[in-house]
Amino acid sequence: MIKTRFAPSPTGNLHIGGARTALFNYLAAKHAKGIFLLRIEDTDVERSKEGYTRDILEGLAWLGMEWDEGPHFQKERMDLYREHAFKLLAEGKAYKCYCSPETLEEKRKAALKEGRKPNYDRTCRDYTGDGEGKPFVIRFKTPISGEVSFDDLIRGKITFKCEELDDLVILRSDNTPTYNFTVVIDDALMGVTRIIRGDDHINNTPRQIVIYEALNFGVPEFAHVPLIHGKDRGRLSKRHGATSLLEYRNDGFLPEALMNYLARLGWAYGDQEVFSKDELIEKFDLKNVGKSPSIFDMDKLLWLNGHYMKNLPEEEIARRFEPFVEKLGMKIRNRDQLAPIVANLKERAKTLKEMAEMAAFFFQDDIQYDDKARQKFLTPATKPVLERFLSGFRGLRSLDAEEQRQLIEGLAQETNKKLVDIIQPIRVALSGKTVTPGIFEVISIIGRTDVEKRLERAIASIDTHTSL
RNA sequence: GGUCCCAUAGUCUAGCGGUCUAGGACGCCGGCCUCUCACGCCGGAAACACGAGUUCGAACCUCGUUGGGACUACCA
Repeated sequence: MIKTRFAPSPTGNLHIGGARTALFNYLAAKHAKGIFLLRIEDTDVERSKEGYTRDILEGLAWLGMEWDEGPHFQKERMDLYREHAFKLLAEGKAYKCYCSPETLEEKRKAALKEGRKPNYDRTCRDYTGDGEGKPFVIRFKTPISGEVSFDDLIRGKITFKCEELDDLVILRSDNTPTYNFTVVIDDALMGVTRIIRGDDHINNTPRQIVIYEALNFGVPEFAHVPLIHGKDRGRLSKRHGATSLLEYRNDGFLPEALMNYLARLGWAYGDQEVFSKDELIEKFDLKNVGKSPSIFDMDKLLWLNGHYMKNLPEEEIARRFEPFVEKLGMKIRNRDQLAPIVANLKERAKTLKEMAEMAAFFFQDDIQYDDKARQKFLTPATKPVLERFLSGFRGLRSLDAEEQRQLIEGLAQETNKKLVDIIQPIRVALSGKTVTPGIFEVISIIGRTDVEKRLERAIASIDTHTSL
C-alpha cells in the first residue's frame, strides 16, 4: 500500500509551489489506490499561525484534493519526539551539547572566514560531564565516515559523503524538537512509504536517512520534484505567485483549470494538455515528472481557465458566476437572464471575475458610458440612427434575431451605411461599451422595455452634450 | 566558499542512439470568419547552452566548461 503525504508548515499561505507538491502527492497516492495523508508541521511556535493552517486546508479543499488521513498536527505529538530523542540519547546515538548559541555562531563565522565548513565542531560529542546544570540541546551522532545514498524516484541515485553531514540538533534547549527529526519520526510512525517533496529537501535527505537507520525504521522512497520559479528564475515570491491559492479562487479561476495547469507544470503525458481530475489520477506517474525547475506562466493558466469556462456545463458556470456578480455590488434581478448571459460570455471571459465585469451592464439601470465610446458613437451624427432604430424597434413584433436583423439591415440600406455603423451606436447606447456579445443577443437579454429606456436615455444624453 | 540538483524556442513540454530538415501547447505575428470583442479555423517566426569524447551514427551516453537553482540554523 502506497502512502504519500503533504506536510506543510503553517508559516505562510498555501502557494502555487506548495499546492503542486500537494497535488503530486495526491495524484501519486490516488493513482496507486493508496493513502494521501496531511500533516501540519507546526513545531515552530514563533512563526506558525492558525490563519495559515486555515488557508492551507481551505486551499487544498478548494482545489479538490481530499486527504484520506489527518490533518495531524505536530504540536500534539511533542511527547513522542522527546521520547525518541531521549531514546537515542540513552542508546548513545545522540548526545547532550552544552555549547551556547553565541559561541556556535562565532565558530561558524570564523570557519566561514577561513574557508572551512561551517559545521559543528563536535566539542560535546565525547564530553562525559554533566554540564554543570547548563542548558543543553540533544544532537544526533552522525556517522563520521562512509556514504549515504538513496534512489530518488525521479533523479536516480544520489550520494553524499558522511563528512558533509553535521551533528544535527534534534531537540532544542527549550525541549522542542527540530524539523529533520520530527519529519523522520512522523513519516516512519505514520507509515508513509513514499515521500514526494520539493528538491530543496535533497540535502536534508541523507541527514534524515541516518536518523531512520539509528531508530531502526525502514527508509521510505524519496522523490524530489523541482521547484517552481518566478519569471526572474529565482524562488517564488509574492510578485509572481507565492500568494495564497485562495487568491486564484477570488480572481475567478476554476479549480479544474488550476489543477490541470499545476499538474502539467513539471509533468507531461505526451502531447496532451487538458486532463480531467480522473484522467490525471489515471495517467499520473512520477516517472514522467521532469527534473528541471519550471516557471509559472499566467498566460497559459488563463488560456486553460478560458478553456474550462467554455467547456464546463453552463449551469455549473452560472452557479459559480453568481457570487462574482454580487461581489461587484450587483444583484441579479431577473433570473432568466443568467443562462443567456453565461452562454454568451463564456467564450469571451477567461475568468469568472472577468465574466462578471463584462456582464455588469446587464444588471445596471444607469449604465456608465465609457468616455471614448461615447465620444465616438453617441454624437449628433449618430443620433438620427439611434432615433430611427428606436422607432423601428418599437414596431417589432418580437425580439427574434431575424426580425432584428431585418430592421438593422433595412436601416443600413436606407441610410447607405454599413451594418457596423448602425450597430456600434446601439451597442454603446445599451451597454456603454464598444465591446459586448452580439447585438441581437444583448438586445434580447436586456428586454424590450429596458432597451427602449436605454435608447431614450442615450439619445437624450447626446442633446445634453451638444448643448454644452 | 562547500555540498547537491538542473540545462530542448519567451514559457510549459514531447523526445528515452538512427523514424529529428526536433513534435505539441501557451504567448507572439499574419490571414480567414465577422455587427464590436472573443471563440473557431489556416499559416508563420522561434529551441537541442558550449567544448571534448564514445559510436558507423548523439538532443539522447561519458567527461569538462558555462549558466541557473537549492541547501549550508537551537526555520521548516
